[in-house]
Amino acid sequence: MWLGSTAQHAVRAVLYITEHGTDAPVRVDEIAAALAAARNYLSKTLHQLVRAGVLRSVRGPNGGFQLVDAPSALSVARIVAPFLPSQQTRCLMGRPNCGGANPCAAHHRWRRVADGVVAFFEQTSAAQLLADNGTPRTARKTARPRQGPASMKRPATKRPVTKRPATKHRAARRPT
Amino acid sequence: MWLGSTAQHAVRAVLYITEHGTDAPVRVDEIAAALAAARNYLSKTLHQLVRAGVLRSVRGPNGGFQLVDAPSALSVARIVAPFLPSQQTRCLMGRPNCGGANPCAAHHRWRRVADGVVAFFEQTSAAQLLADNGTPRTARKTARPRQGPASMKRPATKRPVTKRPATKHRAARRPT
DNA sequence: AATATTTATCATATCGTCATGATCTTAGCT
DNA sequence: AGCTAAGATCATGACGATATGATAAATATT
Repeated sequence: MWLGSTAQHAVRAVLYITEHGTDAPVRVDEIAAALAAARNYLSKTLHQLVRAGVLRSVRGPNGGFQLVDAPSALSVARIVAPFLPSQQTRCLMGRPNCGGANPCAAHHRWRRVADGVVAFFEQTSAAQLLADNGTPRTARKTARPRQGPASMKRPATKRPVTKRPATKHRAARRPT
Repeated sequence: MWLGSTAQHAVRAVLYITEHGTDAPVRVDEIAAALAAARNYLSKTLHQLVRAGVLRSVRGPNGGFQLVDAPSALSVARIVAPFLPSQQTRCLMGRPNCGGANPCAAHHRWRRVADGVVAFFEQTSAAQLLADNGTPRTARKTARPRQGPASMKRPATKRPVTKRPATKHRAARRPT
């Protein structure tokens, strides 16, 4: 609804890494091919996630990108944060000092909806996004992502990732 | 939260017209001064609202902009619609065919929040936005905006419009 | 040390939004 | 008819997001 295309690429890339990078880093080329995205632009996007502490990058042969935290401890909010438009609409009326002490007419109702969206981003984890997306055999774990440094407990049970061959669906970009 | 500055200007301009234009059209210059916005840009913005059927424009001397419908019958959605970004985020995962029959993992939960925002815009009227915004003497009428042609019942009580002389404060532009 | 692989970064291009200033058009007024 | 107050429109540009291609830097392998 309100995510730019870069933020969507970021989400999809993280999800791809989550699925395919359980043991080794995932190369940008592979992700770019799977997402039908431009390699270098995606590289820059992923690097922003490295700076945000979401990913870790490994250079050189057998390098690539890895998750820093467990998927269940990674909120969507942390993934999209670097790509959100800087200026948020604080007040629908444009009143500069609309806030707790001096709310405008719609302030409270607006806050309730807006906070709902923020809460969704913060309470939805990468693991949940992936949960029953084609592989419903995993038990539905509704683990809430933690904000603090995650304890990085990745379950040793590495389920055989159904290596689907990067279906190459086109990015549905708007026509020129 | 996700309104561009043009959409915010539009909301504030409509609100200003609602307050000051009970009898006669309101000039762009007056609105631009009150909103600290650029005159010509606001003119274009308001003209988009004319094309959207929200405002009516009167050219020539004593011209200006007027509401077409009663404030209680004008939803915020209709005001901001022309300025919303064209591309909505249909699916958080970027799946091109995510939808009713084939939803992604987060589809339903995402839809619930996103629909909440849309509902807010559609169920909030200009009158509600203005309701107790400094003038709490009016009875709190929570009239839902109607989509159909409003019955245009405007109360005959025209309070004297405090004609402030277009204070001409500068547009607070960011430095080059 | 040389090489191959892979990320990091730089220069550049394109596009949409936001915005300004100049000019055209409309219509009330005398 | 002419003047004038107003909106309508056009040309232009700043700016950020998006995107591509070339090059630099790091590192595993040999």
